[in-house]
This record gives sequence, C-alpha cells and structure tokens, in this order.
Amino acid sequence: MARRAEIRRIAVRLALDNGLEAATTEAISAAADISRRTFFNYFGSKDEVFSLEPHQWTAEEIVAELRERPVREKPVESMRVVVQSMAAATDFAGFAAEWELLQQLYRRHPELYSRMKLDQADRAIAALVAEFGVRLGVDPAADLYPGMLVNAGFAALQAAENHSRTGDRDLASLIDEAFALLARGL
Amino acid sequence: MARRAEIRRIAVRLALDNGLEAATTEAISAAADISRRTFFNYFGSKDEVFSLEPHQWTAEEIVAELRERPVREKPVESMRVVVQSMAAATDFAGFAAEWELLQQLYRRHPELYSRMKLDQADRAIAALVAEFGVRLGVDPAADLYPGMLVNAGFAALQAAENHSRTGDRDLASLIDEAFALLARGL
DNA sequence: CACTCACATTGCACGGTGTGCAGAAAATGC
DNA sequence: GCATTTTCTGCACACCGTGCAATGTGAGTG
Repeated sequence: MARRAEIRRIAVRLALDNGLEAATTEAISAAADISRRTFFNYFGSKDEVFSLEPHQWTAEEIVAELRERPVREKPVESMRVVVQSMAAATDFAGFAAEWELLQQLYRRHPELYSRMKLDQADRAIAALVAEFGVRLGVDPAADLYPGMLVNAGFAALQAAENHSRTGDRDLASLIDEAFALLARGL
Repeated sequence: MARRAEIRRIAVRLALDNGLEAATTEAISAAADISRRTFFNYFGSKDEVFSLEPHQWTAEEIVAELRERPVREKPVESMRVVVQSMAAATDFAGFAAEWELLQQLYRRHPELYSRMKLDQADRAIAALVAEFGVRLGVDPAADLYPGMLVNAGFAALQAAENHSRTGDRDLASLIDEAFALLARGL
C-alpha cells in the first residue's frame, strides 16, 4: 500500500512539473521505475492515480456518520453535520503535503476535479437518501423530501467549496452559512 | 447538420441493439456507411455521439432565460422558472422519438448519463451565478447567496429527475414541489 | 542447501480511442 | 468543361487498457 501512495505522489509531481498532457502512463511508470503493465496493476485507469480516493470519504463512512446522529434531530441539522464531516475529511485527511499537491493539480484542471467528485458523490447521495428514508419513516420513491434534502446538502457543499476556492474564508463556516440559508429558506 | 443527426440516430440504435460495448467507432462508422475518420470529423469523441447535446440547453440559452425575468422577482422564483425551462427543454425538444431512444440508453447506462450532464452543468452554473450576482447587485465571490441559490436549484432539478425516473409523477410538478421546499426552508 | 509455493513484476500482443496529414473525391462556382 | 473549395478517406501514429504467459523473488520447510 505504501507503494501505491508512492506512485501516486510521483505521478502528481510529474503532472505538475511537465503538465497533465505529458504525464502519460509510460512517463509515470518510468518515473516510478516500474513497467507500464505494473502501473495498471496498481491503478485501474490513468484517472485513478489522480483521484481523491485516499482523501475522500466513502459512501459507507458517510452513512455511518449519519447513523450516529440522534434520530429526532432535525434532518437539516443531521445533514449539516454529515456535510461538515465530509468537508473535514476532504480538507485534510492528515496528509497536508500530499493533498496540497493534488489540490494544485485540480486547480489547474477543474474538469479533472469534477470527474473525480462525480464518482463517489452519486453513490453517496443514493445511500444517504435511502438512510434518511428509513430515519424519517418515509419512502424516498414516494416522498420528495429525502432526495431534496440530500441533494441540497451536496449543493451547499459545492457552493461552499467554490466559494472558499476564490475567497479566503474558512470552509466550515461557509458550509454553516449555506445550511443556514437552506434551513431558513432561500 | 442533418448528417450529424443521422449518424447519432444510427449510433444510438446500434448501442441499444447490440450493447454499448459493441458500439465501437468502427461499428458505428460501418453502420452509418462512413469511414472511422469521418466519424471523428463529426464527433470529437465517442461519448459525444451519445450526448444530450441536441436535447440540451446551452449555458447561454439558460442565462438568456434568466435575463427575461423581471429583476424584482424573487430570486428563488426566477431560478424556479429557469429550471422549469431547462427541464422542459431536456424533456422533449420536439424530437420525442429520438429522445426516447437516448433515454433508454441512459436508463441502461446511468454512468453515461452522469458524465453527459456534468459537461454543460458546470458551465451553466458558473454563468447563472455570475448573472444573479449582477441582478442582485452583489459580488458572488464575497456573497454566498447566488452560488447557493443556483446550486440548490440544480439540486432540485436532480432530485426531481431522479424521482420522476422511479415514480410516475410529472416532472414539472416535482420541480415545483422541490422549489417549494427550498423557498420555505427544509 | 534444495525445494516449492505464493505473489509481484514484466513483456507481449491485441483491441480500442483520438489526431495530424496528405491525397482522393465530390460539390460548387464561373 | 474547368478551377476551387469543401468533404471524405486512408494511413501512420500515440495513447489507454487488458488478457495471458513467463519470469523473478522471497519466505518458509524439510
């Protein structure tokens, strides 16, 4: 597993230095001193080496987070806490240096970031909607509320992230503000 | 341009009949009776032939739609109208038959749909946020409201779409309901 | 040490996507 | 009928991703 992280680090470094274009699987493999074939043993695709994966929550973790909230808590509040913990997980994950590199890469290639987020997000949303359905005792296929709540929560995360990228405000406080808007009504 | 639509139709047909796997550029080209190279003259990528493009609003159209709303209208209401028109454009666009085929394909390959939506959505969101900034006389980089409003609006669209895919309710009324939740507060 | 068993690494061949280039072919204007 | 412009095409190439078989490599065992 250390190997995997090592390759990832080298690949990101390479992409930042010579451009994403130049970071072919061949070049990455050479830089990491492994064969192209071995690269694909560690990563299922070239994209995967630039993914958020190690810094990103999984759908399961997120649902677990939600389960820990008191059932009687207001749903928006539960969602807020969940989103905050997603943001916290993404923001640091304890590997400040490595994460910093990836962030640079994403800043330079926003389309890459979008693609990466898409993966987990879709699954996480579905899982959270189901769980809220259970907690609220409604059927998400019949009641719009759970779906709207979760999607709006992710929208808040996205709005806050975009904002903190341009401005200099703290992500956590932006999320709180976004949720305040949601709770109060736009 | 009729040619382009023709190729698209053939490609979608092929993917539905023989599976998305079998619909290689080679196979599509053969079925459309053109060379592989010519296929890439019409479409920049294989994905593009399965894109929402002809049934989809552009960022510019969406912003134009917003500009037509009275400035004093409540922002949520403006956003609701914009989203409704996006949904309407996506839903029919006058080509019921062709669109029906694409929908089948998307139903069979949800990941395809996600990827397709991502493209325009990112640009449309950015454009709408900027326009709301102007209309409301605030700087979107300093004020979270425009970003939150637009992202929440897209969240409403997504929630409504997911819902209408599983249930049988009318998309437009689902969108209205979603916006009612947003306006009132979750 | 010799042996084997598990496992990571590698080379190779292949099928697929996407692009630049230059020539053929077809449509268009005169 | 001929010239010009546009479209189509073949070809070569770089790149991604995968199956398969061979080759290390290292640990444990007798």
